[in-house]
Amino acid sequence: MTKTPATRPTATRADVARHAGVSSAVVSYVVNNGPRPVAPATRERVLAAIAALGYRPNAAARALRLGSAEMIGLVIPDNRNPFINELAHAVEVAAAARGHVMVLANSDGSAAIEEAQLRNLAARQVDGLLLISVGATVDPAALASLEVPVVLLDRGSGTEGFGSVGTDLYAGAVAGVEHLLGHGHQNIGLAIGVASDGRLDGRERGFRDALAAASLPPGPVVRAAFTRDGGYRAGRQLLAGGRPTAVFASSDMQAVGMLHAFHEAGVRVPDDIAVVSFDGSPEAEFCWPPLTTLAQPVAAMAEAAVDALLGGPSAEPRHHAFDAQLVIRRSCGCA
Amino acid sequence: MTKTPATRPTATRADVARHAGVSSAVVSYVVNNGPRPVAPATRERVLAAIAALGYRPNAAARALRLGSAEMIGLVIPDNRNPFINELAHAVEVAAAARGHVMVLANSDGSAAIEEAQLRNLAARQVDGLLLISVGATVDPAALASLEVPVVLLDRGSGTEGFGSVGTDLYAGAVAGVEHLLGHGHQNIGLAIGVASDGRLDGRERGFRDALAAASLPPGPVVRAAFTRDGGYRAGRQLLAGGRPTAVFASSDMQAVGMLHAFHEAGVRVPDDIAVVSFDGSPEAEFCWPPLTTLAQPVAAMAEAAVDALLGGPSAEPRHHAFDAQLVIRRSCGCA
DNA sequence: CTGAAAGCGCTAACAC
DNA sequence: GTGTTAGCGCTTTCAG
Repeated sequence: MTKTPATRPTATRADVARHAGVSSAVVSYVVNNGPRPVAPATRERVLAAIAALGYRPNAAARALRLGSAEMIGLVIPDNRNPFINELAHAVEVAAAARGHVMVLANSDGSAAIEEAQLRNLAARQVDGLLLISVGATVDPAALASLEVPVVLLDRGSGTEGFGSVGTDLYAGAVAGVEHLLGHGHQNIGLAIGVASDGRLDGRERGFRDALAAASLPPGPVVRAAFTRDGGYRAGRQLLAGGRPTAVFASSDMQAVGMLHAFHEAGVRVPDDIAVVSFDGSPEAEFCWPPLTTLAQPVAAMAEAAVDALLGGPSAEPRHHAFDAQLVIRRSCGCA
Repeated sequence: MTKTPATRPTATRADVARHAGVSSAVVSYVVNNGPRPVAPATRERVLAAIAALGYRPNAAARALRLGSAEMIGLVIPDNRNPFINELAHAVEVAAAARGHVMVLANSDGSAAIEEAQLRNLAARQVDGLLLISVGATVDPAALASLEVPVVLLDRGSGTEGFGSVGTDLYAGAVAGVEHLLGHGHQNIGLAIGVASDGRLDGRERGFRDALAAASLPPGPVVRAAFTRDGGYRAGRQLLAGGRPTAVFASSDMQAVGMLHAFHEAGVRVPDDIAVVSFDGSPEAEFCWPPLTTLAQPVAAMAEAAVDALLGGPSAEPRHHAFDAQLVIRRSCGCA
């Protein structure tokens, strides 16, 4: 239980005031640099008292009084997903640049936990909540009931009444498939997540449309979890049936798993099967072969999200779509 | 700014009391299931009022009153390091199992940010703080001044006055090097971090001792950052000079970077160079070849840490060392 | 420029 | 079983 040695019961604002021979209001003015001016000499006395007593303001009291914790929260669905973490990191940087502290809460893939985390943070008076939701759909009413600004991240499309940010999945997929087409492939497969709501994922639509535009039928489509293991299974499935000459993987994690399956089977990438992936996470750069991938503009998205939340230039409750950028590496056959 | 539609100014406990025709104390008893009993009929009325008004307790007020936010904090040095995230995830699971919410704060490699995050969380009345520190050393006085229980994670050794947990790096390194020795290697290199304090990292000591015990001189030792890129540089350096027949990498991330360098140079693993690594992160399983690694017992460590923090069976301010387990995969030459 | 004092929403004695 | 009430530590209006 690691207790501090001989703790005097934590100095409060009143102690400081007494010690400095001023009123508690003045201490407040000094601590917050306002809202009222304080005479230099008085300020010095207060500062000295603060140091002497080791006084540290109670943030909970301040949050209660102000109705604001001066902090934003980010709820993520998986703290072990590299892409999500890239995004979380970017959000933190963007929030810091705007003078806001950010705390992270993980919903660990559970809609129930997500809800609980959101409620918990909202009850603590955070100034805003950023959400990368577990599911493809969110309940606008539940979000509204938090009575705190909420902005959705990593979304394929908008949600009525909320600001949201995401990459244009459709356009990205089209670009990826077209690149594979450019390499002369005719039989291109797809690894994609399992459809959680009715609508087709933008990446799947893009895949199909790009192929149709080239008058080609879609190759084998495999549905698997957006995890390394999901990709591994997808890879094995692709080898067992269909065996396309190229695959478009809808996430780097899946692609990494697929590479593993291909290596294991002695199938060479890109010679036997070319791969183009989606996300642009660091793993895509360091796996072998390095993945040609559609990199999501993480920093820009994070900034837009924080702006939308904090009332910056993109504060209207609309969807902000960003373009993925094709990063060419070896897995597509270019190098 | 995504506002909620027509927000009545957030119902408070008094509103609920009025609506239900009871006192505010009773509302409190209902909300908290105690500490006093409430008649079933009354409870129903209160519950109905809560639902009708959409009342949600103000956690900041509760934290102020109780002096406890009923929450623990975990401060990590890098939210993009897979191993750290494994650990963070395990801590979250362990905390949840003990009925505690956990929030995550990232210090992003900066001691100053680490300090700020700790202070911020402490001021919010968290019940305890778990810290994976940026540096090899921590300032016990600064930690004590937080006046909140603190337990250190991912430590090679103990810190006077604090509970801490970590893997026995020395023993792990010895086991790893001995395994390589068992494969007949005579020229074994080491990739390790840059020494941030005076003392040698346990892994380096283990490496040297294991070799000495076999009457072998240490192979080339390369110091690099504990990142994929650090490992990549280390790998290139190893190829340029020395070129051992095996390498012990002190983290999976470094190993992944090394593999990249080896692939690039057409050097085969394990045939040309065998690799054994440390950590046991998921990437070690999915890279190619899969890494033989000393897996840290993440779940057990997380549980010990949370217990130490919350006053469970391992609550004394001492160091808890765990043994890494050798997980055999292909990179060492076994498969 | 400084002080007194009223609450923010909640909990838990203490009364009845 | 329920009501009254005194704060938790802070900010800020209102008086000087």
